[in-house]
Amino acid sequence: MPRAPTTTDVFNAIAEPRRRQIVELLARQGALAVGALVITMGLPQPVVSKHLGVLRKVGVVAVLKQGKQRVYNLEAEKLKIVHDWVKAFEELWGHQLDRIKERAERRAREQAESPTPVKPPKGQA
Amino acid sequence: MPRAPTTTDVFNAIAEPRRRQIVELLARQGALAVGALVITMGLPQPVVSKHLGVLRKVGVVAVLKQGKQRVYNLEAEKLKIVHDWVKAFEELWGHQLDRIKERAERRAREQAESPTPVKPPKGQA
DNA sequence: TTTACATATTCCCATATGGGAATATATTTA
DNA sequence: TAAATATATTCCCATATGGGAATATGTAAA
Repeated sequence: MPRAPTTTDVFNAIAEPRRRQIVELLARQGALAVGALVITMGLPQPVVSKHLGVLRKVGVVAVLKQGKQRVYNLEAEKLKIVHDWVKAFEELWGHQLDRIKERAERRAREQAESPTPVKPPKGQA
Repeated sequence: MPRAPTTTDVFNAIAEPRRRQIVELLARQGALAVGALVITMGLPQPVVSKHLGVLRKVGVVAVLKQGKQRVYNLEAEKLKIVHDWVKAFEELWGHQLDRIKERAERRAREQAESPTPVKPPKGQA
């Protein structure tokens, strides 16, 4: 199987700097028409539209027809997945001590529950 | 300009499901040798090594030579950027009411300050 | 040094991108 | 209906991917 289609996943959608910028703009300025984004970003309209398309497909933005304009607004909840995912590692860059402690606890817990599916590297654990 | 090299950016690094899985595994199980990851993930070794390569290049993981093994461990701080970025939108998926209110205020404010670079849709604002 | 093991690298391929240019598709307005 | 305006879509291209297969590299054991 070749590469996984990137346009299916929120993580991929926000992997593109321009798309992240769009998200930022919509978050800060509220709903915006394509034209506004085009001006602000200084990119050719088709390019902007295409990025919007990706974000739309993933659900990070939603469109609203308003006359001949298409007003896009952010669907922030869709970003929650990313937030939650990264947040899970928050502790790991927090206080060194807490971190070590938590890790130990967690490891112990899991060790107890299910014998890790991985053969631990023989020699030195 | 064609596509931007994906392997240069943390956002891109974690855009790949397998790579996210690696991060999860390292976070949960602590440092792991390539072999362990290979077994756990059920992927051919070269594939795993390549993903590790990407994560390494971006700094999300670090290697440690241990005999003939290469033990990888997570450099969680590198994920902080992502965390911070998404966290900025946290309020937007919080309380519905607050959100709407905030947005409205914000919009009003900006509308007043600078007449949006976009010609506002004449008819129904 | 030869052999075995662990991992990285290289080459190849099908596909997916991002952007440019041109064009199609609404939707108003004249 | 014929402009004009705002956006989306299509085609093309150079490049970047992810994975498969084979091979190189490094390191320990015989």
